[in-house]
Parts: sequence; structure tokens; C-alpha cells
Amino acid sequence: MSHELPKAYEPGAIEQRWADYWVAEKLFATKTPAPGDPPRPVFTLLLPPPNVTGKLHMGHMLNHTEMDIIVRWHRMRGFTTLWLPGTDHAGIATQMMVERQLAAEGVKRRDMGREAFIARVWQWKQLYGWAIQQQMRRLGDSVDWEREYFTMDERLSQAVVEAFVRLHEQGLIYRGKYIVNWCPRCLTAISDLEVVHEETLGKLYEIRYALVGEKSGGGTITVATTRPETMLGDTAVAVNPTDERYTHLHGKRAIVPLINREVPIITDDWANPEFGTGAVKVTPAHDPNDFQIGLRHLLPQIDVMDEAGRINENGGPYAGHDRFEARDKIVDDLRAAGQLVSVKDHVLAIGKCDRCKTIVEPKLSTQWFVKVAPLAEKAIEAVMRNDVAFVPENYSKTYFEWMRNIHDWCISRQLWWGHRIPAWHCRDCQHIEVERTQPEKCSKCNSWKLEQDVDVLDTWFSSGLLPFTTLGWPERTRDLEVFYPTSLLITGFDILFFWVARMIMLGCHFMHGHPQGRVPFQTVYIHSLVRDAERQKMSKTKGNVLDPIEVSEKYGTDAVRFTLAAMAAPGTDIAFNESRTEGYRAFANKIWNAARFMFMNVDRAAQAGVWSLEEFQTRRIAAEFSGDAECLAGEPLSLEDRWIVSRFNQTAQQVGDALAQYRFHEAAAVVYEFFWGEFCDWYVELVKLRLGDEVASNTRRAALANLVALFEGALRLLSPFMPFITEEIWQALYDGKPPLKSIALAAYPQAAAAGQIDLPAEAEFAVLRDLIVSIRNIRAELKIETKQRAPVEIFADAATRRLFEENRLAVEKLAGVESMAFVEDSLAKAAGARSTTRFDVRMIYEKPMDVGAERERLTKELKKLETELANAHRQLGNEQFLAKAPANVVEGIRRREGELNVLIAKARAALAALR
RNA sequence: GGGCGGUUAGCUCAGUUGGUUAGAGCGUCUCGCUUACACCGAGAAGGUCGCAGGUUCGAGUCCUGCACUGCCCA
Repeated sequence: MSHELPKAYEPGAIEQRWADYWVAEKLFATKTPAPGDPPRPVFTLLLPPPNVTGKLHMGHMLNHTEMDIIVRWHRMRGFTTLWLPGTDHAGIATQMMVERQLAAEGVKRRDMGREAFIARVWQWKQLYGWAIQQQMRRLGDSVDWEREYFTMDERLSQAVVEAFVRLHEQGLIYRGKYIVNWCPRCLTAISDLEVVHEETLGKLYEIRYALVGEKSGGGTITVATTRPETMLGDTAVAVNPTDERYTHLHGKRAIVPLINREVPIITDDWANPEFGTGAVKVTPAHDPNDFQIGLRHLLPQIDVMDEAGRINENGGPYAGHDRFEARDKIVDDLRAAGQLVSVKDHVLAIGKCDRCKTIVEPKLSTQWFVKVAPLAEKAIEAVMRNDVAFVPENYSKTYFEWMRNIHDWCISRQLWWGHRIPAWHCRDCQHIEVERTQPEKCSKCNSWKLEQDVDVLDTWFSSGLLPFTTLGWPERTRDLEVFYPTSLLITGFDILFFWVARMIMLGCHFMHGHPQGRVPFQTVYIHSLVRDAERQKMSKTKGNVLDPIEVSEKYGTDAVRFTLAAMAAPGTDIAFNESRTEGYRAFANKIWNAARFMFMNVDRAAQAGVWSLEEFQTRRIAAEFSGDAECLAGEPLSLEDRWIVSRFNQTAQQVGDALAQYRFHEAAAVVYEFFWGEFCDWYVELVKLRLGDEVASNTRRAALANLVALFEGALRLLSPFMPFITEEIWQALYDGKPPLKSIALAAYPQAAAAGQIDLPAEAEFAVLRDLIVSIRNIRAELKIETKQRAPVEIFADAATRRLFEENRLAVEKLAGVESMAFVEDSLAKAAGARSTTRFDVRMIYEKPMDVGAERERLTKELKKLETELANAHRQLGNEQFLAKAPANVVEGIRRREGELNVLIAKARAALAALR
């Protein structure tokens, strides 16, 4: 890698190359430390496995950027760092995908049979299941590809079986007939979490039921329902026991219209006197609440629909009709029979299948469930004890809320693609064997006719186990010992319940007794949503979806990563704005060109025989990247050297502090400001003065050595955020002979020893910078052309004067000053002068200034200063304030008061002089 | 219905535990190719921090109410 950099920064030309290199060199493969190895801190991160069917969206890119920053940061700080990638088999999604493909060929899943279908899914996976991994490589995710897993891998599948069997043995998994959420399109049960509720305008029907034994007139009860078609399965009418309107009907019987079924009128607290008529029909087989009522009152359960949501033979004349068709027909018939009392508009939350948006049918069905209460209890405890910490902390509330109101988890799915339930049904005696491997015969009746349960497990059941199964569980592996619990989980709140909560439940359960704690991770960082520039949610229907790869190709992955990092303030959604990304591409370009500037001077110095890059290389290699932030290698220090080293170390400290708290935006802002606002804008400009051919060679050597060292350190500081450009320049610095294979393996600049932070240098530099800026101000105001240099006069105390004299060249070059003269009297009154507490300065130039504008500026400034002074006076005159405020605050205001007095006097003098 | 959040410059957003002068990027205006960079440099304008009370020596920050707005759960 030569250090001849092309003139323009072109991310496209460098990123793919490094992405490939990192993978080919297996740079991020992590060896399991052996027991005798010298101890190093360990950092483990499990990548939330994307669906095998998936493609990365902007949310992923945010998620991956944050993870990669944290991971690279830990790796560079010498942690044994493991970032574990993998993909999820995504039961329903994948099955749907392949079914759709088959449909195009005119084939149905059921026609081809289970085995052939599953073979087909695997085939599909081999062909198309790599998209997301390819994209991750392109983004530079520094995962350990050597350990990549797939949730349907043989070993992980065995672990799933083991977990199921153990839970079953412990009585935490049971099979039973309950109301589940049934998707009539996917033809499977789904869990509560897979149902999304949508507010919809529907109807509330009031239907009159005749009472038994009362021939006519007054002998009716009117019930209210939103789902008249379920009437076919009614087995009771319920009223609230306290509802006096119905007391006289307690114990009587009513007749369900149209099908003429006699049902009891029962009393149950669930009937809400405020809702509708206060009387409700009870359909235990088609409503979860009615189901509970049915259990309490021992009501029959009449299932009136088939798996596709059509009325079945129990629906009498309506059999064969789709549930919504049946509704219309029933309503018509009721109306015709004079039993429809009213139809009113009614807003209700309709549950739909998360996958296909089909309206979910609560349906009586035999399924497998996890008894979650005991698991939830431990999971709540873990968060209460702070064994798992949420960032932002607020999410723990949501977590508790959900955990405390949790229902048993339906884990069986009527799909073919997934982990098949390890239960065998005896065809002779109906006994069910739950075993790790297929049993030979029934343990009850010795029958050989055993058939494995046809259902598979909820995908989230297996992903809930990943924090330990990926590390070798149920074996007691060295990996499990070293890397469990994982250190961190970074994910979106959308899977807080689906995944995060379940990992905590299952981790606490199965990893009980792990020496380093049972929880699956110590911290959960929940990031926000990426929206479009107008704060709209990105969605395909709105057409406002940004493809992260496309955006990365356009602006460079580094720029996109930096945008996301810079906007990722914890707890707030990101309105992704391409103008920001443009800005960060400009930032990359800035760095690129600063590098070109550096290399240009390196070459020039080499030609002049003053200094060679090899000196730097040799020294860095010898130092073996010890990790301290010592950038300057014993060369003579100028003020700007001392200043920039101090700033570098302060920045390193701030970046570290910010990342430790997942304050990505702060970390990014600090690096950005340092690299551009301080290093490029000031340090490079000042260093230029010491790089010319006319400069003494030892000064020139020092300047260059320091510049290169600083630049190299700054690259390391930036590297986790912008891995590509920093790699490119860093490798160029070593001309193809880098001391390490990658900057990603070099040491991260850390908060330095006190000696590296030089507050006096920072204070002096601030005054010098004030002078330069003041003069530039005057120039702008007088509209003096850049090329035109002019003399200045300065009034300052001896120390300040010495500072300016020592940095005379800097002032002359950076402020376009021809010569600097010092005067003995204040220049506050001088026309067009600028004043600070430390100096007055004016430019000697015959061009007349705009007196009106100058007066306006001074008046405005004076007013502001006076307001501030009044505030300061008010506070200092307040005894309560003096008594209660901390000393440093009081002291600060006192000092400021002094400054204000000086500044006001100067501003007044200047104004007076204008009259 | 229950729970959680948001409202700060024209736009998009920061502002950690209450403390001196509320910041950034973009946009706007004025200048400008000086040993890298026009994806640039220099300078400037722009905010009664949603509204109303309260606590406090001190509130963008804490409390209460209101308005508007978003999300999660039922």
C-alpha cells in the first residue's frame, strides 16, 4: 500500500477492498482462551440473528453500526472480543417464501409431502440465504465468521430438543386444549405476540334471544356482540350478578336464534353492565374470555369453524361459508326473523396475524405451551437485582409490565419448517412420549406404532436459547465458561418481548449455577427507530424505504455509519437525513486530504533529507502499540504541539466515557470536532509554518514527526466509527509494512496520564486563537481582501504580549497580518478595535469602516453584556445565593463579573469614540 | 382504557446528576483558490427552550395542570 493517495476521496474504490481483506485474513476470528492463558478481559456480543430470508434495512444498519463500534472499541482496547454472527431459520417467513416459489410452479406444499418440502427449503437456503451475510461483509461488520451459525444446524437443533425435553421433565411444558390465536391463512397457531391489534371501525349488533318457556312478549333477553357469526357456538348468555336489570332472569334459559339451541343464563363478573345491553353471549370455543367463563361454569365448547375459518358442520345451515360471509348471512336472517335489535358503529381492536395481516381467529385447539410464570419470576428478579441492566433504563419498566402480566406461551406451530417437537404419539394407547431421540416403543403399551408430533416449535423458542446454545450448551464447553454471560445485547425495542425477555427467562432457567452468573447478558442497549427525513416510519407501502447498501454505495459506508452514530442519541428516534450523510462524506474527504497533505510533506522532507517516514514506522513498531496515548516521540514541543496533544488526550477520554455509556452521538461529535475543528483547522494550519524549506531542519523534523504521530493516533481514535478510510490511510502510513495486519488490531487511544493533559497550554492557545479570530473579524468587517496584509496594533499585559510575540508568525500567517506592534495604552476607544479581557487589537488600514454597522454591533453587544452583568449583580447581592450555592459557582460568577466590567468599559469607550 | 415518551434556531437534532454566556449539522447572508481539501476556507445573522402555575438562592433541566403529538400494551 503506497502512500500515493488519489486526489479525491472515493469510498467506492477502497471499501470493498478492505471488506474483503478483513474477511479473507480472518482478522476477527476469536480463539477460545485456554485455561492457562494470561487473563484478559472478555467481551462477548451476540448478533441478533437476522432472518435467513431477510435483507438489511436501515434499522439493521443502525444496529450493526452500534455493535461494530462497540466491538471494535473493545477489541482495540485489548479485550478478548467475540462478536458472534448467525441467521435465524424464521419458520413462517421462510416457509411462506418457499411456498410462494412453489405456487409459481403450480405445486402445493401438501402435495409434495413434508420431506420433499423441507429438502426444498434447504435448497432455497443454500441459494438465497446469503444475502444478509454478504451485506454485513460489505458494511465491515467485524464479526467472527468462523463461528457463524444457523439456528437449524444439527448441533443447535439438538440443543433445542434438549431444552424442550428438560422443560417438559420439569413440568414447564405441557400440552392442552385451549383457545389460541389461529391464523386461517397460515394455518397455524401463533403466540399472543404475533398478533397485532388494529383499531378498526366495526359494528356492534344487538340480538334478541327468546327465553325458554315464555311463549311471547317480554320474554326475551338482548345481547350485544361484535361477532354475530360466533352465535352458532353459543353455549350460554351471561349477565353480571350485580346487574339488577337481569336479576329476574338468573337461572332461566334462553334460545339461540336461528339454530334454536337452549342455553343457560349465567351470572359472571366478566359481563360488563356498562357495555352494550349488559348481557353477553358466551362462545367458549371462539373467544378467550368466553373460554374462561366456560371453564368457570362448565359450559360445553362448540367449535363452529374449520382451520381455514369456514363454518363447519356444527354451524348447521351456515356450514361451508367463510366466517365473514356467514356473518352477513346471519345478520340478514336475524333481521328477517325480527331478532336483530340494532346495529351500531363501534370501534374495536382487531387482532391480525403479524405475518400476513389476516384477521386472527381465537380457536380452540390442542397445542404445546410453556408455563411461563416460574420463568418470569426469575427473569423479573434478574432485572430487579440489576444483573441485567437496560439502557435507556426506562425500558425496564416496560419489561416488568409485560413480565408481570404474561400468559403461558404457545410454542407449537402447524408448520413444517422448524424444529420438530420431540414428542411421539402412540397410535394404540394415545400416550405421548417426550424424548431426546425417537423411542422404539410406547412405554405404556409397548406398541411400535409411534409417530412424531407433526408440529414444529415457535422460532423464538430456539432463538431464546441462543446466548448459551451458540457457546456449546448443553455441553459444558470452555466457550461457555469463558464467554457466558455475554456482555451486551444491542437491539431494537420491537423484539423486547419476542426475544430479549425470553432470552432472560430461558437463560436464567438453564444457566442457573454458571459461575459468572446465569443471565444471558449483563446489559441490554435498546436503540431507536430509523425514520425518514420527515420522521415518517419507513415502509414499503409509503415507498420511503432507504436501502442501506445503496446509500452506502452513494456516500460511502463510513459516512453512513458516522451519520447513524452521530444521530444515535439513546432513546430518540433517528430521522435519517441524507444531508447529514453528505456532511460526513465531506468529513471523510477532509481527513483524506489532510492525509494527502501529510504525505506530501513527508515526501518533501525525505527528498530534502530532513526526515523519513521510516523513523516513525520503526519507532511505532518498536513500541508495539502499547496502548498509551503518547503521540509525540520526544521531539521539541511548540505551543500548538502541547495544545493538540492535550486536546487529543481529552478527546480520547471523552470518547471512552461516551462509549462506555452508549452515547454514540456524543462520541461521534467529539471525534468529529477534534479531527476537523481542531486538528485540521488549527493544528495543520499552524504546522505548515514549520514545514517550509526555509525552516531549520530540526524544527522541521519535529513538526513532521509530531504531525504524523498525531495523525496516526487520530486515525485510531476514529477507526471504530469509520473503519474503511482509517484503514486505508493507516496502511498507507506504513507503506505496505504495517506492524499489525490492521488498524483494527492496534491500540485504542485511552485516557492518558495527567501529564498528557496540559491545561495551561489549552488556556494560552485559546488566547492566541482569540487574537487571530478577532483580527479576522476586523478584516471581514472592513472587507479587506484575503491577499491584502496589514499591520496591527495590540494592547496587552506582559504575559499575553510574550505569548503573541512567541507566536508572531502564527498571527501573521493565519490572520493576514503584515506586522504586529504593541502599544502602551488601551485601544478600546480606537475605531474598529476589538477587545477581549486579555487584549485590545486594531488593524491599521485606511479603508473607512461602516460606522453605522459598527455602532449597531457594539450597542447590541453592550446590551447583552449589561444584562449579564445585572444578573451577576443580582446573584452576588443575594445572601441566600452566597450561602447556598457551591463555592466554585460563586467564584465563577465573581470572576465573570470582573470580566464583564472590563468588557463593558471597553465597549462603552468604543461606542463613545464613534460619536 | 392502562403505560411510556416527545414539543429547544428556517429544517433535523444534542443539551448526563438543576449552576456562570443554550450547542451542532444542514440551510441562509457576506467575502475568498492562501503548502491538502470548493466534498474547501474566513466571517455573520438566527432561539422569550409548547403554554400556565409551582419548588428553589438559581429551572431548557425537577413537580402540577393544559394543549398538541408519537409509541407500546389491552
